[in-house]
Amino acid sequence: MGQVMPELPEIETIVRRLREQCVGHTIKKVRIRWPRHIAKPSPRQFRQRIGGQSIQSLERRGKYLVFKLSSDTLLIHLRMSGDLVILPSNAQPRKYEHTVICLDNHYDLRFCDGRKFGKVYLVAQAEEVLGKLGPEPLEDTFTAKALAERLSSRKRMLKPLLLDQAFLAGVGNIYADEALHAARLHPMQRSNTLSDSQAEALWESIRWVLQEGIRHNGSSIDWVYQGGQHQNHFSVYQRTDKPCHSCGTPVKKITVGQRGTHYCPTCQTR
DNA sequence: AGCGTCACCCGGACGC
DNA sequence: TGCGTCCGGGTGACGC
Repeated sequence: MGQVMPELPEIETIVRRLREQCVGHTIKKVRIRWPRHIAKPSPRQFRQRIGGQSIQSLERRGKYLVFKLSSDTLLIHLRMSGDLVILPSNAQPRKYEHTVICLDNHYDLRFCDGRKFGKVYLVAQAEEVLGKLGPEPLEDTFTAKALAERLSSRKRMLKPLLLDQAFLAGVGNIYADEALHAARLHPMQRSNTLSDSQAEALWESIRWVLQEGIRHNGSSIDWVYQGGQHQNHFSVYQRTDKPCHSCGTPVKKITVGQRGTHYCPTCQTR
């Protein structure tokens, strides 16, 4: 059992799981057990404003869950260890249950977070929170050419750049390592040094690893994301010293931009 | 301005 | 058993 890391596929899986059960329902009240999760506005204002609003839609943007309410937008970022579940109102509290949103159908939307890193926002304009996010990697408008242009306009190492949410929204440590391996690119290669075919390979790989993650219902790295199988399909992530699936070379773990980075020294050369 | 580095938040896991 | 250290997402501070 390792650490949790809800990235795009994991958030997408949660959104799909929750959407049916909460869209169309009205929020009756909120219980806040750990006020520091409420990033905006103050917990008191949060409680007052959210009551009575109905949930009109639930979408994902980057790693945020976005609930469109009748007048505001509720945004939840799970960060490292957060989870969101729907349970009957009379169900026992879960471990680390910090914010509970009670709906009018006798079910609760419960936000649990072991490490208390998660953030909850209630804002009039979603852009206040989502404004700086980069493009959605799975959208049709995110073309290979669009990625190539963004890469060549920067001079950063690929790994930290892929993790930069203003460059690309939703990719985290797992899928960055997996995408770079699939594209056979070294994590420390500079973004402006990629050939056209390398940029296209990276585009293809980013989309492929994310889609595979969604197809496997996300990665169940620990108890939080029960049901996901994607952790069984990692090529390099958390496979330090294990043989690369393509060439057999032991996977190496290094630190790039303060982050643990897994790669194959034979397949991914500069 | 762009890039890299560091500290912070927090608790589970792990090493000694 | 009980410390100390690492990890990781995102943000913000700082320096080059």
